[in-house]
Amino acid sequence: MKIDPSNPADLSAQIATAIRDAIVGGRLIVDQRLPSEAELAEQFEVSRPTVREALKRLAAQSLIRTQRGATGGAFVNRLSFPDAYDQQITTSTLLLSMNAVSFETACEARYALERACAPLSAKRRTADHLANMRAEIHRQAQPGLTDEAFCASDVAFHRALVDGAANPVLSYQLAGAVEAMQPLMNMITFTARDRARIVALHEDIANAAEERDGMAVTAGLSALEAETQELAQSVFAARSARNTGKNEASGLGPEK
Amino acid sequence: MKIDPSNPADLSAQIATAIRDAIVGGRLIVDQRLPSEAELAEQFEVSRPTVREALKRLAAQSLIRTQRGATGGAFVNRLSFPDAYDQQITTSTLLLSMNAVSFETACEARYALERACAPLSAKRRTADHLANMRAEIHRQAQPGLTDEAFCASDVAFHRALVDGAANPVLSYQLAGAVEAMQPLMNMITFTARDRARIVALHEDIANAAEERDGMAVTAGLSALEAETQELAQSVFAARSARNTGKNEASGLGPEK
DNA sequence: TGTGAATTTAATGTCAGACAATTAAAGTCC
DNA sequence: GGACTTTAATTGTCTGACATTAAATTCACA
Repeated sequence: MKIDPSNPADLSAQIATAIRDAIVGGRLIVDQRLPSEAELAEQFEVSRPTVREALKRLAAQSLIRTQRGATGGAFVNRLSFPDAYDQQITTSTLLLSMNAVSFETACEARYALERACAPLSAKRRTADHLANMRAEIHRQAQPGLTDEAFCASDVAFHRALVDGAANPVLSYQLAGAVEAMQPLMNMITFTARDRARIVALHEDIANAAEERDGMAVTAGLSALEAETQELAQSVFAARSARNTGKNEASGLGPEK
Repeated sequence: MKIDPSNPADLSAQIATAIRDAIVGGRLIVDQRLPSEAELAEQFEVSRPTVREALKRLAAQSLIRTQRGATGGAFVNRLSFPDAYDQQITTSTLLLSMNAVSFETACEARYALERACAPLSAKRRTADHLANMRAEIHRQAQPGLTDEAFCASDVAFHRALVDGAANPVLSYQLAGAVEAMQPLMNMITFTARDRARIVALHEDIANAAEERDGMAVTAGLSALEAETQELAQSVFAARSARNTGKNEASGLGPEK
């Protein structure tokens, strides 16, 4: 693990890669302690700040954790599901916002993935999952809700549906897809009538889940996707019409 | 963006978070240049090495890139799809290997997600996608292939199927799920008969895609999942039987 | 005047050495 | 034997310096 070509460019990146490969390749296992910074500096024949920069890169990816003190050091970190959630959400959110991904594309992907969970969720959902879905539906029907709160409840509803599949890997994958959509969803303003239709569709889905009817859940999600796409289209059309002549429609981007 | 509580712990992490929030929140936009390290050090009232550690954290997540020279500096990076792929694959691979996720769970998640693309892929796949699938099938049927090469071709086949959906967000999500499975798949040894069955199922899927029959693609994927699960089960059963009395079955972990 | 080479300049990359802060273990005293 | 003190090891941070890079500028020369 002491490969370091004479290429004197980005030493810290090379060191980080070497250690990362050792972790991914299983030569460093969970909770194992890495050599101290001084020892690593000696091994790689670089200075301690350079080693530290490499370790910070790994820490940023939750690959290691550090502990101070006598028996401290850098330890290979067990990548937990919550850590992985966070990374996935950050990555997905930035990916969508920086690459001019259209609402349509993101929405299609989100619902396609969610339909993947529908049969499993219908089969395995517990009473708890169903209760969570019902609770979110109830919240969404309250009149005073802000658009942000409505969207957040929407995410929570779908989260409950996905978690019903009882497959942590699926939940992890979907968390990114659903949450990354939220900034896009927050651009939409919901009229009372829009909300009523969405709540009705949510009720259809919850009922289907209660009946353990996977096909019906899938159908409900498809209907919800169509409704969402239509709603978004009308909102964006109205917005771009309003902006015509004022300033070029920027496509996306919040306009606080 | 100069929030820095007096909490004197992990200054570089705090600074990284502050800058990351500025990027995610849109206060720093793509290709915008950050202040120089010296200026950041002054703003945050820390030393330059501390600032550098923070910047390396961000660089590890592909949030910034740095350039040397007179007009150099740190620039907000456009997170590209390939960059996002890589991060997702690394994260997913580690998540699976470090959390004792069973083959069964991972496999189920993978095929569930893949089925999500099936209808779209059947509808939108081009002749190119189909040709890629056929080419991989042809490769898989060759006798001299190693297990690793067979698995790699399997990934390529499914990649072509997923890309057929023509939704980059879906492709991005699936890349992680499919590629992260590869280390688990590589633990399986395929007999000639196993391969023949898999190739036959791949042909069914390709034929269904050719006919643009989404339902048939979905059914083919389900059949493939069942086949894979069964195969894995028998391999693991045989392996654990062989190991009984020798050493405790470790569940996962490569044994090169 | 125009062009190409040399110089300057501003920035990151790296290094060396030092001190502060923290924490566990070893040692000491009652 | 238990509570307190000391010690040692390690990470966190700072200072100052030099090396390297690449763009901008200057300047000589045709």
